[in-house]
Amino acid sequence: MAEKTIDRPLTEVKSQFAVPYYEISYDKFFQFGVSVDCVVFGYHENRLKILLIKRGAEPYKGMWALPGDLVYPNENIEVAAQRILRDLTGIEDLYMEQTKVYGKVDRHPAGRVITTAYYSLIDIAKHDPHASAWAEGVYWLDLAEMPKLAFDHSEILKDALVVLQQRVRHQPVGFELLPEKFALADLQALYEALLNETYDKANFRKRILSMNLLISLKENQKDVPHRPARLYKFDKQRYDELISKGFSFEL
Amino acid sequence: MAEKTIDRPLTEVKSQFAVPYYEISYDKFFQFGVSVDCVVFGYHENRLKILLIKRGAEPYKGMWALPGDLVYPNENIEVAAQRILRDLTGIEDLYMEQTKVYGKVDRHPAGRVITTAYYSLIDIAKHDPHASAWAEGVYWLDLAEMPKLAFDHSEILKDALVVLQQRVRHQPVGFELLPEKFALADLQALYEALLNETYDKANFRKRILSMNLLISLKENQKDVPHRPARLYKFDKQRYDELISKGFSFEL
DNA sequence: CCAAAAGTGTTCATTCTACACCCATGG
DNA sequence: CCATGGGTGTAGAATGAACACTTTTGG
Repeated sequence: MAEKTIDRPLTEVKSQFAVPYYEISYDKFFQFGVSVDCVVFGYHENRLKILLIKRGAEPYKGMWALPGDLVYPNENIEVAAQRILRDLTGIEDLYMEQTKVYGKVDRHPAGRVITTAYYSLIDIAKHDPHASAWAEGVYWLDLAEMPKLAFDHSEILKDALVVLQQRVRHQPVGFELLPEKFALADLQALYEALLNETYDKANFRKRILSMNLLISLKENQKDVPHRPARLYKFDKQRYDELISKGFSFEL
Repeated sequence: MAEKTIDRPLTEVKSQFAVPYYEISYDKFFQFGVSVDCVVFGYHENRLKILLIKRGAEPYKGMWALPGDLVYPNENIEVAAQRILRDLTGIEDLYMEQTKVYGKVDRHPAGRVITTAYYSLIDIAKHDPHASAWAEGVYWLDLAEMPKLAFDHSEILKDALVVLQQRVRHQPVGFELLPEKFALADLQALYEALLNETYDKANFRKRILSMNLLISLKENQKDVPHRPARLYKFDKQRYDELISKGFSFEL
């Protein structure tokens, strides 16, 4: 397997729409494996983390890799993505979205494997990897200190980060990374970490609050050695409402 | 083929990272077909057009469909995408970008086929479908009068339009749809068609010109029954320069 | 009372929007 | 000289950036 990449197929077969479907054998086309790789972002103590596994098998044994697996022939891709993360973390129904497909001919030593990358955001505090539901060999690594990864996973991770940064500016997905109740300073720190920026405190809160997407709880931080901050939660319902009216979230 | 979608695989096989690779047979996983479907946008007389083919074979014989084809086992996906459009239009090196993967278990009657959608933008005026290089059965259809398409192509088209609208706001890809030389009013009409908006003429030109991404040619429109407009062309070199300095195109 | 971070108000500059007006060409 | 769209200027509103200031808590 894994022949060289070519610019034209070596075999000459008529294309899908020029020839009746069932007249010629398509067996030679049905040789692909399909996999899913998950880029799971977490956020803890003002740092972005990625969920990685230490490979216990060849190829790339001992190297860090994104969690991923082959898709079953009778399994939908999104279902596979959810399955992989459920098996790893015990969490059902994670927020997940596609980023890109990777299909280079020689990207996988075991054969021709097309992989779909998904990214996911989870609140580390709520989902402790030391809990019993978690699989062994799963770790949070700091994004800033990322080692080289197995397969083309370094590239996948890099692309996913770009997609995340893009999305987080235009959709309020960042809230997935925070606990349900959070202070505005937490939100600001998160955005600063995600986008490598710094914002003026006063202006940041004016901007966020003016969107009316946060519900001010009647509850404050506790046990902090300074004035405790008011806690907020994200108003999903109002967001959906605004979206349907053509509102567009920005930064 | 095309069994029902399930939430858990019926067969029990150990996952990729828990078991050494070559110890168990992965044959059953390597049964997928991979295809590419292309959403080609064109622009003519203030209307957005889509390149479609009329299917001459089962399934969905006689229906409109996106141009697409199966990927060869030794062919890279982007290469396949370029090949499909080259065979259809005779054009080499089209601007193309991935939008999404579609992999529902039952999306294709011939078996399990994962498809990657690409979108592409081409200048209709420059690439006449009546030219001899073009394949038969290929037509431009008005986006506003789109019929129901074969397979899940209606969904693919809808998603691609959203991606295009997203991209066109943040990257100057729209220029791919225009002739090399164009008037500012053409550009404005294009953006209005793409985004379903209207802009103030004066403000639109101020915004665009202030980016310094257009080169004013020493050439005007001809044969128009009114004052001829100045022609411009897109300054790709300057765009790359600005991008590398952290500039970000908006609207 | 001090340190530390929460939270608010004001000013000034910049950008955006609406709209009025002039210009060049063909008929 | 008129119709048609090309092209420009300006005033007022809205937004955004910078920064100083007040408040509340723990120690």
